[in-house]
Amino acid sequence: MARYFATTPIYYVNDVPHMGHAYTTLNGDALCRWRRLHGDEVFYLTGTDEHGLKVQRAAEENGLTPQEQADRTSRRFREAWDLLDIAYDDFIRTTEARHHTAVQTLLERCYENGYVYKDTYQGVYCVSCEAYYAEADLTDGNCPIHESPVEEMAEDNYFFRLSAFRDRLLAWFEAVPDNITPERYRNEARALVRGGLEDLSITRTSLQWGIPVPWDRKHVFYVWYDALTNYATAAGYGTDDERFATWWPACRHLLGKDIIRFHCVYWPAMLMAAGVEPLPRFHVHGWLLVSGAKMAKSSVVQIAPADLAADLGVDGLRYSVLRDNPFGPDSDFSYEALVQRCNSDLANGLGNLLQRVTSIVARSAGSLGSAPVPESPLGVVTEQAYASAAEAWDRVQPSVALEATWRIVRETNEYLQAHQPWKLDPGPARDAVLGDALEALRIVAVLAHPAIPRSCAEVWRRIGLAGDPSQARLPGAAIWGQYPGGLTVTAGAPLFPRLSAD
RNA sequence: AGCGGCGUAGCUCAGUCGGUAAGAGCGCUCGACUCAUAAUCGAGAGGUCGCCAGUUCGAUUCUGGCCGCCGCUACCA
Repeated sequence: MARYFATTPIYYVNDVPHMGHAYTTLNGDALCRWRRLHGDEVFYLTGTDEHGLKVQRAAEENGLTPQEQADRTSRRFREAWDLLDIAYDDFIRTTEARHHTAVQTLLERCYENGYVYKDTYQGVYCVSCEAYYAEADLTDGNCPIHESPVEEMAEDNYFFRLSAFRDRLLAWFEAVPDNITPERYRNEARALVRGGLEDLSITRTSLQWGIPVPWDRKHVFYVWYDALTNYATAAGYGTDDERFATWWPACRHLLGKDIIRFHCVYWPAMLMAAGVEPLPRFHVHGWLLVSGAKMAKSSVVQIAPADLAADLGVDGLRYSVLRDNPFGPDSDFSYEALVQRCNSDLANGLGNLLQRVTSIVARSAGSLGSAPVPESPLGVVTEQAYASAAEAWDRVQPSVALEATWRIVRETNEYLQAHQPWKLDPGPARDAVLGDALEALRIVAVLAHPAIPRSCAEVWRRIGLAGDPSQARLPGAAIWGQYPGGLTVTAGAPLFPRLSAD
């Protein structure tokens, strides 16, 4: 039994869900659904990062405890993912007891292995912010937020001996050619390692809202070294060794390019320091750009997934986001493009195909579907489409996989046009054409399920099949000729409405 | 500045480990059809694959240079 353990970054509860978060989460969901279709045992993990100064401060402003503040925002992420039909298997929160145990265990292991030591951290500090700044972040030597003078401060911190891992990290790049994909980001990460690594301060005494350092309770772990560990926590690190041993080797992280350093350099080094093997794999994506600006909380262009789902439908949003934004490079993101994609591929393409086929069967075949013919040319089309799609999903390229899948939709429309079953008299010739179209729809319903699960279930139902395409098992389910015929086909309302770009 | 990436039809992007591959979808024009959500099908227009040079029998694909855009350069969600 193959295993597939995929993660999104855990999202910081200082923020509310926007399309940038949804992009990563949707891609992960689709990839996991694709693996489930192949019978893999899948563990899809997402969650929220809840410690740190910003949460503590937001809580104070709202008159809440930090936990209440975290609860409030964490819930919004869970609601967003539920709304988008994200089939996560676990939703981890860093404030959970299991996570405290894992962080303390992992870092203590690093400490015992000699990779954590105490030293003095020196830096410029803004009293109002209660935070250190890098010199480069200052504006005219002042705090970038308060524009007030900063002071030179020093405090005792624990440091992680990152510098000890340069060679071992490079050896990892050497040994695992696809440890990070796409290659452009792999190069970037390797350049970071080659450029030299300095030790990292990983604890704070100036902060209360965090996980205590087990051997020195005055300190809490600084957010990154808390947050990254979530992946191990959820796999059972520190609480369930057997479970951890089962899932960890199957681990792969999805992340945006802005956090490559932490994920692809610091985190592997921490794992090595703690003696955790093997290292996970990483799939890095770029940003969604709106008029050239990164979509993130600092931008005015952040868009709420719920608003788009209300306009496009959940599947309309899922499909157009996955189809139009290749996983890897930055990509343009616009409302007009989403609408366009929904109309051309969903309404005019799949939806209309389903509509014309079911309506012909309903009107002239007594609503009884017929079986496909074994030697149909569409069988060749579906076979090739599955092969292309599978290869693309394996490469973490949902946009390419969906394009390949939609070749079936286009070819089936052409096939109907060529044979014009609406003009044929009842009989084997007409039944063969309609059966072929129904069979093509069956296969599309399976292959497109990772992107548009709800709609594929409806296609399934309308062509008379029992159950749900999620229960199909690939690659067998993609083999031509399985639509049985004799089922009752339902011609209902259009599956996807045509949208106008307003 | 150093390192890295990108530059292919109007738009969004595939692709070429160098040779009958210059491609897809959308958009556009014309035509067909009317089962279907003014959907569908066919045909067509449109690109010196950023620029220059080199290697080669042959480069969009390799090498060097240049131009343009972007990212990273450290404890910053």
